[in-house]
Amino acid sequence: MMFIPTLKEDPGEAEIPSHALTLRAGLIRKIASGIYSFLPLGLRVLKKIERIIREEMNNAGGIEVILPVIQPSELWKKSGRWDEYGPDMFRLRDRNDRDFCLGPTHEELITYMAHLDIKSYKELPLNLYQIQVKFRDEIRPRYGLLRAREFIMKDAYSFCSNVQDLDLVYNKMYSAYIKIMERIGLSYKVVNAETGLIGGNVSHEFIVLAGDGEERLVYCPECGYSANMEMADFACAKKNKENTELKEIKEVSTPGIRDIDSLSKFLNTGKGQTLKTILVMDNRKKIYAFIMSGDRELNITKAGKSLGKNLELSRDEEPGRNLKAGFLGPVGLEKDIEIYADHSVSDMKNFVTGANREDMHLINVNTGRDFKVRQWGNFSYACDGDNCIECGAKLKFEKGIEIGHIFKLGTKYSEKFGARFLDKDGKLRPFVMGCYGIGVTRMLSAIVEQNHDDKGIAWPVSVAPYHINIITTTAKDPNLSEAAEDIYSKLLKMGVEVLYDDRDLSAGIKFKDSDLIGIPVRFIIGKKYIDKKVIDVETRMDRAKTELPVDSINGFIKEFKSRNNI
RNA sequence: CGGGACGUGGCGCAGUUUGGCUAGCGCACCAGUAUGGGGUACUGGGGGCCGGAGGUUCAAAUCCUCUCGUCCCGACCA
Repeated sequence: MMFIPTLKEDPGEAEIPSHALTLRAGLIRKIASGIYSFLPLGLRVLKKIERIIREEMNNAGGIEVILPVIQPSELWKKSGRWDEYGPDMFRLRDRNDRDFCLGPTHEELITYMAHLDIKSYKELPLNLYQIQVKFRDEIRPRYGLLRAREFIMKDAYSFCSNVQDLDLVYNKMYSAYIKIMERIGLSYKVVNAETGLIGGNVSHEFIVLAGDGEERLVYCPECGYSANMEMADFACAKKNKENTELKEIKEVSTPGIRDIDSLSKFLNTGKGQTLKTILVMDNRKKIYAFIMSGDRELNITKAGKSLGKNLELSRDEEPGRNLKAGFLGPVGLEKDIEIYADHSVSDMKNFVTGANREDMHLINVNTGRDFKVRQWGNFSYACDGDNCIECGAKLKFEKGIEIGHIFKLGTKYSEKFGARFLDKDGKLRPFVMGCYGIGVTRMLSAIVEQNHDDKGIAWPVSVAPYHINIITTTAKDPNLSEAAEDIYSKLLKMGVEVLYDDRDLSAGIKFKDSDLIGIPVRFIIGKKYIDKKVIDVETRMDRAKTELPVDSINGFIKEFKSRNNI
């Protein structure tokens, strides 16, 4: 008797394949927005994923622990993140009115632990990890397990006495992550995700490629450069207009034309011939203007980095200022607003901008002649046609799911927590830390996202809930049932995981369910068994069908096991 | 948080605009018969106070108010 409740139809709430399929195949059930139960099949997959991760972490020198889910507010106040984290954190209070949270991550706790128990450089380096549930009250939980509020993560934290050792541990983790991806059988990319504001810190994201993923990444097919959209460096596609003659600037009436789309249509020109002006402000409400080619988008992260400030869009009309939303431009802009120009503007000539007057734009505007740029930089996202910063080849774009993120933390947390050790020279130093995360439950969704067809899931053997699915074409024939039982126990003895569908249902239903839940190999015991002691073997991934005499089962299983390292 | 939509047996939906009989359909479920290699056919069943609260009305799934939940979208307009 098994508990695998499958659904015939896609649940209405499911937007992407992995969401629909994890529900339909009876892996998970939603309990509240972003909160899921794992049913037996889902749990088995989860355990498989965890096992692979655990093995690779152990191989890479990790040591497993479990840290509490419920964490006292004091630790978070110490790091300053009690306030920083904001509404993303689930908070609770005990009967004595002490504040706690459900841990969204564990840097605070682990640093505190290190502070308690690591005293000497002789105990370093140390790399502790756990596979533990985490809680984040996401603004918008989405896509089932992909963006959930309760989810399982593997998180590791390393403690070293110096940055050289951190580099070593970091590299070990990097290769462990690659092994994990390879063993599971995912197609992925590692992207550079260095965060400039913190400075010097290295970080890599492991992205599982998927069209429905939320992460956008850029890569170079020639030299292998890759980065996420936010961080990607690139060489702007040239517009090739070096010898164009500068025309006379003119004001034109553009009633109600407030966006680039309608502007380029109205003036019958390409978007690349228009100039986009975006106002942002820093945390002191000082306003800056960023200009870029109209077919580009502001990368506010980069813009902020170049100014060394946290920027946000200046969204509302600022009171007492002459800022005409939809008709902004660098010419005649209020004097105190500095103009930062994206490289995409550098070879633009005679372009269109807002006139800073309602319903008016300027044409034949030219940089230098008509306005001054305070600073040039790369402030937009890479676009189709842009080139690799390293080798000049055309960049390519992909979408994906962020599955892993590794990070050189340095001493940020250890300093705040006074987590120090006594070094060789007898001096107290803060631990040099790194942290390394993998979204375990998210990984499950990502695997489904990459391994499905119109009939259902097709699990890679490495994480399949079972290896082999035995189906009898009827449950009414005792000969078949007996044979199935025999084969079932034989397979178990041989060390493969078998799911025997003995339900008294028509064969068609069992086939459909089997396709849906995606077990890699199917043994069909039916007429052919009665006639000539032969079973049909189907493989889910490539849908190949072969006949297998029962005498040859041993050999088949041996081959299957060795091929899949079971 | 802002905008939009939805909430009717386990699941997917109709009915709501224009209030009016015992609230429907498909799937699933239970019993039976025939089936038994791709969601088979037929027969007979069980299950819903229409998310919740309040209101309007002779009468509310349907209209109004509030509330809870769920899903989608959210600089490119600056």
